[in-house]
Amino acid sequence: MNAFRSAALDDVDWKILAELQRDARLSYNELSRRVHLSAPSVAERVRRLEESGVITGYAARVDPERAGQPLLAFVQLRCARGQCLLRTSGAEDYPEIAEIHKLSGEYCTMLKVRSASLTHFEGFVERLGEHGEMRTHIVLSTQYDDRPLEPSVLEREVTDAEGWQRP
Amino acid sequence: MNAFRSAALDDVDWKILAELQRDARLSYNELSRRVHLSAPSVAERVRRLEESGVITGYAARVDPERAGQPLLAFVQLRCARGQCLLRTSGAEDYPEIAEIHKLSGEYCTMLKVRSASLTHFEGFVERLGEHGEMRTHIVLSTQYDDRPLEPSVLEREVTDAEGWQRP
DNA sequence: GGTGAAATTGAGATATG
DNA sequence: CATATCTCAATTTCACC
Repeated sequence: MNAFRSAALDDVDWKILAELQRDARLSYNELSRRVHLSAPSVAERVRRLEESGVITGYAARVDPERAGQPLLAFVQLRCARGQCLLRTSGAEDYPEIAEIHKLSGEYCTMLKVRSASLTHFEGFVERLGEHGEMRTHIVLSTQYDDRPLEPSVLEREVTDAEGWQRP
Repeated sequence: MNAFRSAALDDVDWKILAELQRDARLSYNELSRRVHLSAPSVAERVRRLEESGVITGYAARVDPERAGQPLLAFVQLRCARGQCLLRTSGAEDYPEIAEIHKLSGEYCTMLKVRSASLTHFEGFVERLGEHGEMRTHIVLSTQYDDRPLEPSVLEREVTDAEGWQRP
């Protein structure tokens, strides 16, 4: 897997990622201006980021509230003795489920769920309840959702250090 | 707020949203083919979706693993007597935090956190630990992350019913 | 909401420094 | 990797049905 990542991301790559995470429709011209590189160079870097799987695609962001699904909740599932039930019945039966994660710990599954109202959510919980014990947390408000990925602290220290050596 | 949403989304709108959530860079030509409408009509609908805030933007999707942050965890914070501490110190100090939600219940905050390794995560938890009691859930694997938003079950029933009346 | 045409814009390639 | 230029293609946008 690491053979695929020819090299770690440098600061220009991260700048490109930051820009494209904010606006996926930037032209190579505009991008090149913002990262202070030529258009062909940026295009080449973006191509590499796509091919190496760092950039997995480009998606429109939809506001769940404006789209009629203002209710957000986290649901922890405690699956009966090892049989995680969302493995049997696919998530396709539950369009309300936005995310599914397997956890360490007693409650083995974490779901992020969106629905149109408390009434809908109640129905969802009832349907899902057949799968095992659960614990629900209803979200009151959201400060950040899907914040753009940034270089980790360690990476920034490294590139900063490189920056000091260069000039 | 509802005055802004001139009307609810119909099935063509949802089809457009589905396509653009899968590929934000579709041209109006290609989009018009997929939703069986003319290009100017699609462009007009997209413009309305953008103006009404249903579409909030277009973003590149970045694979956190390939970008060097394979570790994902949920952290529940129990803030000391009503003072939610992420209100005082901004989330900018914690670039690892991908999401912040206020919850009902004892643990008043749910964080989604990405970091480079367990070592980094340990450091993050120590830094955050000053803010209050917490409960961490480390993610072992992820089946779905940020699944595209779909019309709610109720909406689909309604539009299906409309579909029956039309022919 | 559909059609068609004109004008703008951007992508891709190539050659060179 | 930067610059320059060229060509080709594609999309946007407008006016009109």
